Formats: sequence, structure tokens, C-alpha cells
Amino acid sequence: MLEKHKSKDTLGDPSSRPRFLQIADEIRRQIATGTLKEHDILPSERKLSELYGVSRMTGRRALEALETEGLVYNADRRGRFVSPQRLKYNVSNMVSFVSTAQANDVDLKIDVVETREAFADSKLAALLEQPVGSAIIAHTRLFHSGGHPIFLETEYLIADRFPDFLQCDRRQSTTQILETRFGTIASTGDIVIRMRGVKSDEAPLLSISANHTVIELEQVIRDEAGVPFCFGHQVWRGELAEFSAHAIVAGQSADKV
Amino acid sequence: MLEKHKSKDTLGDPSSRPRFLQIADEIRRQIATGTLKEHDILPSERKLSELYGVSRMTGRRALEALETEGLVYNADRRGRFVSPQRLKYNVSNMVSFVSTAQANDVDLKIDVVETREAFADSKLAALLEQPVGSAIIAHTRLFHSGGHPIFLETEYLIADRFPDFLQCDRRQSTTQILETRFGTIASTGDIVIRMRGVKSDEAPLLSISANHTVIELEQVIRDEAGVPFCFGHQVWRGELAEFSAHAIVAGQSADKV
DNA sequence: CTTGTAATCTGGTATATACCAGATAGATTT
DNA sequence: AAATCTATCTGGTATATACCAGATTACAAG
Repeated sequence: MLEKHKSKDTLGDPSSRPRFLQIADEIRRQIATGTLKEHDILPSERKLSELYGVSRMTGRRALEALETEGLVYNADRRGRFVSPQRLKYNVSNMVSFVSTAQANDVDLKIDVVETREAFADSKLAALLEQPVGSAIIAHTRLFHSGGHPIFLETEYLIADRFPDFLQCDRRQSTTQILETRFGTIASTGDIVIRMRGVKSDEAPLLSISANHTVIELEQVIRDEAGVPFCFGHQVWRGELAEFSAHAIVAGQSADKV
Repeated sequence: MLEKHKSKDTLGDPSSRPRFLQIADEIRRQIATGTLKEHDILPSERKLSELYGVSRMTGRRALEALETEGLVYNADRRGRFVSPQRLKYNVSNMVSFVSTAQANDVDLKIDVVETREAFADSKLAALLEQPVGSAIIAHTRLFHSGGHPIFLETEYLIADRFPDFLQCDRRQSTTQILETRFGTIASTGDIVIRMRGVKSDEAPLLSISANHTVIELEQVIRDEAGVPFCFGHQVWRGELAEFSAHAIVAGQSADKV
């Protein structure tokens, strides 16, 4: 017994490139040539194992390799799909990500997932430069394009400053609302970007399975007087995001460039 | 037959939380409480399977879950280790990442991995605003701390502008060299950050195995006249990085803040 | 034209086994 | 002491199997 998996030879040994990578290569080729297009479903693990005469685990590893690369995403128990082009987000441009995206042919839609009225804990109080326990408005929104989730955002606003905020239609840019309704203009922002694993409550909303990596973006937004009025927290599907920034050494004027 | 893996019951069914996550929880606790410290080696896949009475695959999945979270890193065939604290990189601060890090008690060391003299292809020519085929100096350096790789950087410089650059000791900040030796001061930068899979040539240098996710950071650095003189390309171990930026709406002066 | 249900698809969890190859450490040889 | 060899450690690759639980679909009943 155990003469089973000598079928390796059928493949041409030379490279000794692992079988699952060879399969991944083939699928990658199909994506590159357009045989498989954005959001197309890929062959399932079982299908791949039939197609290439390998075990289901080997098929899975090929698909997982493509996930790591960001070429493919995985929607829990629905299958794996070709990732669309990355969305470019210029974090230095505070003139609303939403309007910028829409100007670039992205039909960005927003769903309000949750709304809360709470009180600032020590972390939030420090970020917003408010006393601990001060009133805070919080809401979580899902940003998506063509039915495909892109990122999840939670914003925390100082309640006093934006009294009727929750009555506004929040399926639009917050920057827009605050500017037109309250005359508050975003002037500067402090941003942090990091990579981490997705949390179990975020995964279903983003239509990805657990054990995925996401990009977390946090920002404190300040008005013209340098006073913070909003803390935002975004969780991006990492394979869909690309962040750009324009850095200027302190002491130089921004409008010079 | 097939009454084998009913040992599940021994564990207390209730939560139905997957076994591999329970094991990951336990290890996570050990990291949080300090039982396991930075760069400590974790139990191997086989060790875990003995310790918890599970199969090797289940032990592996626990470790892989921790890798995804960024709590653990995996050095190909050497074992898995506890990730150290993230390194904070302020991309808006162009006054040399190296000196900033060193000011924060990070003993950052640099190894020159490769040096080349080449000619600009169309992409590089466009980025550096030079004609295609113009002379370029390129070098790749590995940044590490206490023997642990952090990121890999490749820089492309305009050869005409920095004649003896390759003769300099390049185990220090490039910003420093260009400023002191050539009087070129970094004034602005255009930066792009994205998440992607590690490439096969990068993985060994970063002491990680393939199928890992990294953060790629690209930047074009310009002098006071707005002329680009350097294109840099960094590949960070994603679990070690955290990027911050300060955004200013165009039209406002930077030194105001 | 719904509603509801059952069959079937998907990946998720889990075990058991086998062999390979790089990394390491200890013993042995130069 | 330095070089080499070797046993053993590690994860990497691969197969085969089993059962579970969402998600989807197709079909039947209302």
C-alpha cells in the first residue's frame, strides 16, 4: 500500500514547486487574463480537487495562497471570489472620502448598522479632549460598492456640538453633514494605520470569514482651531484598500505644492 | 468503526467554540500575562497536539490563528515566536525614521543586502521625473532590531545627483547622508501603503515563511523645489508596523499646528 | 406568487498518517 | 578550537476521511 500519491510524477517533477502553488499559479493566470473577472466565483475546494486530481486540502491551500496575496476573498460558506481593484484612499485629503470616491466612478453606498448615545470612557475622552463621562454620539456604518462591503466605520462625536446629528440622513459623508448643518470644517487629522486580524463581530458584516487580516485606520479630526470633534475608526478589507498620504516637513506651507 | 473522535466530549461541549480557538485563547492568555514574552518560542505543533490531546493540524490551526492576529510570527522551520510590540512610524515626519526610532529606545540596525547601478525603466522614470534609461543607483537594506528583521527597503536614487553615494557608509539614515554629503533636504513625500502577500525572495530576509501578509510602503521624496530625488520601497512585517500620519487640508499652513 | 421545506452546495472543524527539507544542537572528528 | 557529521527538532506538503453548519437553490405546497 501507500503507492497512491505517486501521481506527483504526472505533473513533471522538475521545479518541485509545491502542487498547491502550481494550482494557484494556474488560477492566477486565469485572473490575469480575464478568464475570471472581479467578483466571479472560483472553483470550490472540492471542485479543484477533482479538476487537478489532488486532495481537498491541497485545493484549499491553493485558494488560501491566493487569499493571502489579496487576489481572492472568501465569504464564509458561500465560496471564494476574485477580488476587485483596490480602492485608493488619500488620507491627506480630508475633503470627504465619499465624494472623492464617487468622483472616481465608485458607486459607494452607506448603510447605518448601529447608533448609540453613550458617555466618554478615558480613552475617548483623551482623544476628543473632553472630560470623562461627557455625552458622545456614536454610530457604525458599512461602506459598500455594488453590494460588496469595503469597510466598516465607527464614528464618535461630541454630543453637545452636534445636537440633531442623529436625525440627519447618515447615508452620506459625515464631513458633508457637519459642514452644511453645523458649520464645522475638518481641518487637520491624526491618522494611524495598522494591520490586524478581523474580529468575530466584524467578519460577517464585511462578508469575510474569520482568520482574515484587515487594515485598521483610526483618525482624530480637528477643526480650524485645532479642537478635535470626531474620532473615527475604520476596518478595511485589506485586499481592497490602498492608502496614500502627502507628507510635508514641518515649517513649510502646504499650498506651496 | 469511527467512534474515535468522540473525545470532543471531554472538553465540555457548551460553547461549541472550536477546539483550536480554545487552545489559541489559552496561549493568548499566556502572552497577555507575561508567561510568554517577546520573541519567546511557543510550543511546536506536535507539542501542542500532545499537550491538549488533539491532532497536529488542530495545534497548527491554533498557532495560525495567533499569527493572523499578529500576536505570533513564524520563522520558516525554526518555530513560532511571540511578536514584539509594534514599531510606530510617523510617515508625516520626514526627519528620518531611523533617528526617530533611535530616540525611542529602538536599537535599529541596518544591513546592506544588495547594491545595483541600473537604468530607469518607464515606471521609475515617471516617478523620478527623469528620462527613461537615465542612470539610477539602487540598494536594498534590511532594518532590524536585536537581530529581528523589521522591514526591507529598496531605494532608487538619481545617479547624477549623488555621485559618490555608494561609497558612503549606508548603515545609517539615507536622509542623513543626502543632507550632510549632498545638501539635499527631504521636503515633501508622496506615500502609498497597502497590504499584500510576501514574495518568495523577501520571506527569508524577513525571517518569515511564505503565505504571510506584509505591508508595503512606497514613497517618492522631493526636495524643497518639489523635484523628486528618491523612490523608496519598504516591505514591513505587518504585525510589527503601525503607521501614523498628520493630514492637513490644502490651503492651510503646516506650522500653524 | 408567495412561503416553506428539503436537497445540495459551500467552507469549517477535526483526526490520522506519511514523507520531505530546512534548522539546530550535540557528538565526533579533524 | 574548528570543522563535520548526525540525530532530532521544526514546519511544509500531501492524502484520505468524517461530520458539521451556514448558504443557496430548486422544488413543492399553500
